Amino acid sequence: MPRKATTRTAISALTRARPGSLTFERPLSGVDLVIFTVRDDALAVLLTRRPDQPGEPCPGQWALPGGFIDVAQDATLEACARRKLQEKTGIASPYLEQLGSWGGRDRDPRGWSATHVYFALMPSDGIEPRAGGTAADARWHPIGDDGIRVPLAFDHAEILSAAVDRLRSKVEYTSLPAFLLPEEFTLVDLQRVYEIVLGRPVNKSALRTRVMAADLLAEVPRQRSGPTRPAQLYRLKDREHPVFFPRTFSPRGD
Amino acid sequence: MPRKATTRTAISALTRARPGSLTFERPLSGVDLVIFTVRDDALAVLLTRRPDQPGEPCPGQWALPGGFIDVAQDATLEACARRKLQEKTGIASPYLEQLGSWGGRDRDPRGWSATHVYFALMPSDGIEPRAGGTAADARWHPIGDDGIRVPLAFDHAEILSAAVDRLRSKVEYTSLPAFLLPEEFTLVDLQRVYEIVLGRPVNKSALRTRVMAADLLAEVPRQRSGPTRPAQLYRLKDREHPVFFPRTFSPRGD
DNA sequence: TAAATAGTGTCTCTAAGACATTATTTG
DNA sequence: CAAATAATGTCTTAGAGACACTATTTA
Repeated sequence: MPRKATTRTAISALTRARPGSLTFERPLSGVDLVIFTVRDDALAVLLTRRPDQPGEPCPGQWALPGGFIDVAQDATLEACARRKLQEKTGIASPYLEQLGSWGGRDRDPRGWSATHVYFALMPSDGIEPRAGGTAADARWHPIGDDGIRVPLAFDHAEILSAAVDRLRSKVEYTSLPAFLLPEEFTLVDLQRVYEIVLGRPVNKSALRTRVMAADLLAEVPRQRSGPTRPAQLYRLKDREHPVFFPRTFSPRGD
Repeated sequence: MPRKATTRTAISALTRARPGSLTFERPLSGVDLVIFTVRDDALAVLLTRRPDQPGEPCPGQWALPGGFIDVAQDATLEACARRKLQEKTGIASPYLEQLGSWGGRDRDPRGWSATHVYFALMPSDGIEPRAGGTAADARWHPIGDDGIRVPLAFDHAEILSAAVDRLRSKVEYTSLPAFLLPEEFTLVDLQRVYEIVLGRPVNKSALRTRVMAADLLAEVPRQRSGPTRPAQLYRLKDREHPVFFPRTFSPRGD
């Protein structure tokens, strides 16, 4: 981005004596995270509660975990995102991708602010959300058909909605849901996550065929036993990069 | 994003007396644009030349058009992008979407900086790039198979590369290339843009079938005459939103 | 009527959708 | 062996790929 602004209002010109001085007002810059998992047969997102202290905006409201960029500590945006992820979940390297950025004059009462949003997918087993820092509380919130139940701080409802849209649309033609499962899982588990995220049934043989054709999984020499026929366990060959399938499910949108 | 940073180094803590004071150092924030068109049978991108003045980084190098956010003038990130677009091209409302953001300590010698990148698609007919502001020059640069010929300022080569990747991958299953054409065009024109962007031939009947099935175009009551059989002219029914096709071209990646 | 480009038709192939059938475990 | 779930197979369908064929213009 770097370059000087080409047009200036009277006000901002006042704070900027000569080119290159960089004395004009800078927006607040932060990073927020949309961390998804699957719990109790539902897609869930990690939210933290805003502190109740005076001067803090949206006190007590639920919000996406995140915070301001620390220019001394964070080398890049992604490093900042990974640091916050580690602080909130203890997980070092889940699937992480950038979602986009939101910025404007009115989204935060403290001033013009912009946030760089990342979204992460992780298994829920054994992960206890940590509040930490100023956050009073951190908790998984299930996402129903109409989104989240509680009101969210700032413009986080819009951001979460965009994240869910992105996840749902990518799930149609990628292996992303596998990152929501624990390391070892069965094909039935995988089908179930697809159905949970998409909110509709998916075809069993179509899923198995595409997954096998993509050479996505490695068998582990073990099966999951239950009160009935045991199921073969698999693990992902690559836990960092999703696979892209050649077609979407249901091209005609049923 | 808004929230206070939860962990702090000794240095940044010094500049931050109490919670809510917001006195810590803020990164530079800007918006950059990747503006694509098709000219002379090639995909092209609009670049501006960095100023040669002392104190300006990357003097004389080609860069993506953009600049710092002006908190007095720009209400949102997208408004900032549209303002810069208007300044550089005179076009008010081309197809515009957010690409992502890049930020880090070392990408700009003037300090920790982040940029929000948008990409735009527009026809090239009648559009003369305008330098304006501090930019010494603005010009369309063709993108060959190996990208751009000239070296780019900052990390703009990486950003441009990401933009081309995004464009190419979306072109496989959307009507995006239509936004690179003038208001009226023939199906042969449309096929040609697809081939230019993808860098490979596309199937004629497959393209026509999917385009017609998507109900994307409206006939205009006119044909383009040449030294041979004239071709029917069409225009987009919707010049803002692309259409998503149910499959990609070449699922098997030829 | 020849050349050239616009536009349509046919046949094949891939992978999804629907759903039936077979396989393997426990009680 | 009955019940239950896992896994596979069969048939249909949508839409892309290849490529031939027809249509319409000008010179």
